[in-house]
Amino acid sequence: MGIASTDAESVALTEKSFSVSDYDLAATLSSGQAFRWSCQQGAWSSVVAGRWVQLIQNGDTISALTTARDSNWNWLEDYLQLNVNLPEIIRTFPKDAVLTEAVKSSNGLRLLKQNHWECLASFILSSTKQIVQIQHCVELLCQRFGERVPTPEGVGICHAFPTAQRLTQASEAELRACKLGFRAPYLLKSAQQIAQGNLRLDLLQSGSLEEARLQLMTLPGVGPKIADCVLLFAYGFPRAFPVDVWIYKAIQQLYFPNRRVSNQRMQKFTESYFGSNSGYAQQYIFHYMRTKIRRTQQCK
DNA sequence: AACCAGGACACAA
DNA sequence: TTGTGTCATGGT
Repeated sequence: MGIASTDAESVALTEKSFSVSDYDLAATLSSGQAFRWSCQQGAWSSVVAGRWVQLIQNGDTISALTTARDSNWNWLEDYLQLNVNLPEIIRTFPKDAVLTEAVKSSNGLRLLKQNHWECLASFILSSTKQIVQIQHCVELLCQRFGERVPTPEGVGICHAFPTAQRLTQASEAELRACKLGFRAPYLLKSAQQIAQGNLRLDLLQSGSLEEARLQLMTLPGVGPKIADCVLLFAYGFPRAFPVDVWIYKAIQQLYFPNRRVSNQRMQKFTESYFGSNSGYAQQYIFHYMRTKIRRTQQCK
């Protein structure tokens, strides 16, 4: 209840421009892989690696502004995967009409490399929710349990994503108050597993995709789909292939028209057909289906 | 106003 | 191994 606001101290800002190619920042940040980006007048802002950051794309330039003072931008380059050669990846896609159209409609769509825990927790609370709702829930979690992070003057209060440790101190009721519903106990128990060190998220990176997948699925509330999301969006396993209702319908109608496809057959198809970067292909199809129906609410 | 959403789980057949 | 009901919440 402090009345005296001690924010008088001005926040140091640093900025840097990155030259990019084949990068569609808007498509990437709004494609349902990360849930904390908001856009105002072409400027995207969020909290990455515990720092407030704002991004603006102008053609082949992405300019970044952050509250951190240091000159090391590895955290952002890694997050945005600026070193990834996208055309090389797209070259590995099967050259069918569907993917050709999907790539054409959102060329420059990328995969991010997010924080393991934030991505895992976000997708645990994502099941049978629309993306706007997931964004809302994540924001509530951050506001109530996340550490405050410095922001420039004129920017509202911002919080980091809460650690697993911090969430273990929350009650199920408090999590339900963040609109998590039946997912609340899943998130709470998973946070406990992580906080207690029963599952070390940092160790999954070096193992195989299959091994990491099995490990993640030992967590309550984490099935094959959510595990694959985390493996693709946080660990960067390029073959992880999350199948949600959109992807299932899309593949059914695009690749198996007028034919009922069993789960098993679907899995074999997605594992073999799309190649060594199937996860990227998946994201293109997902984004294509979503933007085809709902005209992208482009922020401009 | 119904229908459905970046699902997982326990349980049935 | 595949099918069904259940769990909350609120957008469209």
